Amino acid sequence: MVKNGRKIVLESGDHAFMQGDSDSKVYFVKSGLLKAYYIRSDGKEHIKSFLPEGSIIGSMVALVDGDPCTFSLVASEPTTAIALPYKVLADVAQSDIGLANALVGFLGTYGKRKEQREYQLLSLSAEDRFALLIETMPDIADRVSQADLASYIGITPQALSRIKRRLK
Amino acid sequence: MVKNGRKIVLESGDHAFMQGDSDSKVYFVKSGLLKAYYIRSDGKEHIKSFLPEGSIIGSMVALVDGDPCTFSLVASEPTTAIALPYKVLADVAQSDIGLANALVGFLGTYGKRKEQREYQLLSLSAEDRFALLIETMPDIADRVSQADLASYIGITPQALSRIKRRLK
DNA sequence: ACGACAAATGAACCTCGGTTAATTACGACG
DNA sequence: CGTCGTAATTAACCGAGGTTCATTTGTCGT
Repeated sequence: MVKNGRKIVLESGDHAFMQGDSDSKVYFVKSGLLKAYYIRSDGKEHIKSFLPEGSIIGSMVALVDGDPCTFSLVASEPTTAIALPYKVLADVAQSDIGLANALVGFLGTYGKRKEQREYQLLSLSAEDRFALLIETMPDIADRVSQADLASYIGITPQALSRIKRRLK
Repeated sequence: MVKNGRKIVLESGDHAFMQGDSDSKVYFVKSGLLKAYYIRSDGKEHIKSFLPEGSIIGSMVALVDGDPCTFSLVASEPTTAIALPYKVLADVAQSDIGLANALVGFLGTYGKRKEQREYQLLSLSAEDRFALLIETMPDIADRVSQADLASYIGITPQALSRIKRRLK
């Protein structure tokens, strides 16, 4: 199935798609690192997730309703990925029960991830969220800037600097 | 399909399932109001979502991995709902392509909701989140306690009281 | 090796929400 | 009608993180 997808090669800074695009796809990250982020109305940027090799990513609203994407996807390192239009997936799933169930697995995993993130944002301090990120993605601190780390955690780079100092 | 489910009648305070249960189900709320919440390790309670008539709810992790539920579901008003074991859903979906695609729709909607909540938690102040809640569920303030409202927003009842005063 | 620009740190000040505790409002019920 | 229990409000104090701006540390490109 994945072999029907198109191979994508991105340099650092290249976008897979932009917030507002409607031709969104599912991306299977083969190597490198993608960053999913959105721009708020006040112009500030927020990082939704880091997507290292092995990740699968796509915009929910695009899959469910065909709405334009709510976030952008950009390469943070030279990256290769397989891109598969949602429409193809959904159409084929209408007749392919194996794929339909694979989709269920994908969506379930996605929901699970977001459920965990919701918990983190509601219950954990910025310091705890930072510790958790380092624990689950030990190499991430060396692969992205402090500003990106802070943005993912939901604080400013200055606050992250303070936290690092607190942890000595 | 839903007609295969079992009808559930709950009084205020009755639980549909508890955090840690493994026999979780999907619930279709027919009337009344359910509250999804979890208990943190420090004993504090956090409200994940309010589920008025028409809502569908279930635990992601239970569906995907068969793991125990990560949250509890309790009636906040006398409530009737249809309960459908996940296992039944998942099993039938293996051979029923229509159901499999319905599941895709359900999970997609769920993911979309969580995506929006993530955005709210990352980008909005407590005051904005309160305003948004009132906007999307105008009657909720009259149906649940101030403490529950505050818990959903992610603040203390005192802070919510302050916010209400600020809004005059 | 040098300068240039971005990234990271640091400091000073402010705001929001948490904590604790006291006070008030509003039941249900004898 | 008064009382007990719960919910909601208010106040005083504190700490985490935001904002702004200055300073240091990198890291490149030539």
